[in-house]
Amino acid sequence: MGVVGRRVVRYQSAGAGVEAEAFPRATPRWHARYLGATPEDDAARGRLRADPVLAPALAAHEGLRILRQEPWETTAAFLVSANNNVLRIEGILRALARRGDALGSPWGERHAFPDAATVARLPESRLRALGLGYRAPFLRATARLVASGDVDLDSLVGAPLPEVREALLALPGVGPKVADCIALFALEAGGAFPVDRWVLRAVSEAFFAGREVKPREAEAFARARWGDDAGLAQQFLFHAVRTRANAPGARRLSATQNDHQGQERVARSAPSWTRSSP
DNA sequence: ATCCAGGGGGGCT
DNA sequence: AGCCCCCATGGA
Repeated sequence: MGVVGRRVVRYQSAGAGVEAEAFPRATPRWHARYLGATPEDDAARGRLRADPVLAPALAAHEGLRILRQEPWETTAAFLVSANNNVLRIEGILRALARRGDALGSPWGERHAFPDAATVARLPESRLRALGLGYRAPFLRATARLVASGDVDLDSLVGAPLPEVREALLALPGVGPKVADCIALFALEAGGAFPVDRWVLRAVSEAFFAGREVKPREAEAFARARWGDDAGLAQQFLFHAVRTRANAPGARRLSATQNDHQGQERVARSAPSWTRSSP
């Protein structure tokens, strides 16, 4: 269960697919798009499957999808994620979400993620109280830039990656890695290749014989090898290396997502199985 | 106690 | 441009 925009959604594994519900109701196409399970998404997976180095990771993470998330929420979420751990990131985002509008649903009340203007209005002290630490002024300043329209995130959807990067890097607290995350997860920039410590390690080991490469090198390599599918490739590299790191018995997430209300990760989803229920 | 967490900013060269 | 150090906070 989670929230997408102003909709409360619920996804559950059902056989080989996913049962999708939303309130207010959404079309199968809407769900498939959010879940990153459109025919275009499947085509990208097909292309990556031809890469012998990536193939095992694809097989191991069959249901891994890139959710198409909302630009502002994604920006705030990944800004918070910088030099932070997942548990605390989720706690902060949940706390932030309580400032958003209440949304009723058959499954109980949830909250929309607060818009940029709402976040910009929160005093820095309040943000610190939520656990943001030194990121508090960054989030506030970024919220202000987005709320004022100086940076128009929605207009960046589908824009060329260099342009997207330049715009995002103007936001305080947003550097190259976070910018690529926003581009990939919210702005449909399939070629964005976020390089965090894990991906850097994975690329170094798998493609450079263990030599420590720099983020720029890793990214150039990824773009050359996978082109506009680099972002999806990144997800498989990331989850493969994280799964290994968490090794025995750690609970593993199969899909990528930041969700401020603990929405379940969707482990298996295919367009043909996605349906909205009454 | 020390290190680390899906980095980024600012100052220095 | 590249390199270095610091940055809140909390769990391991």
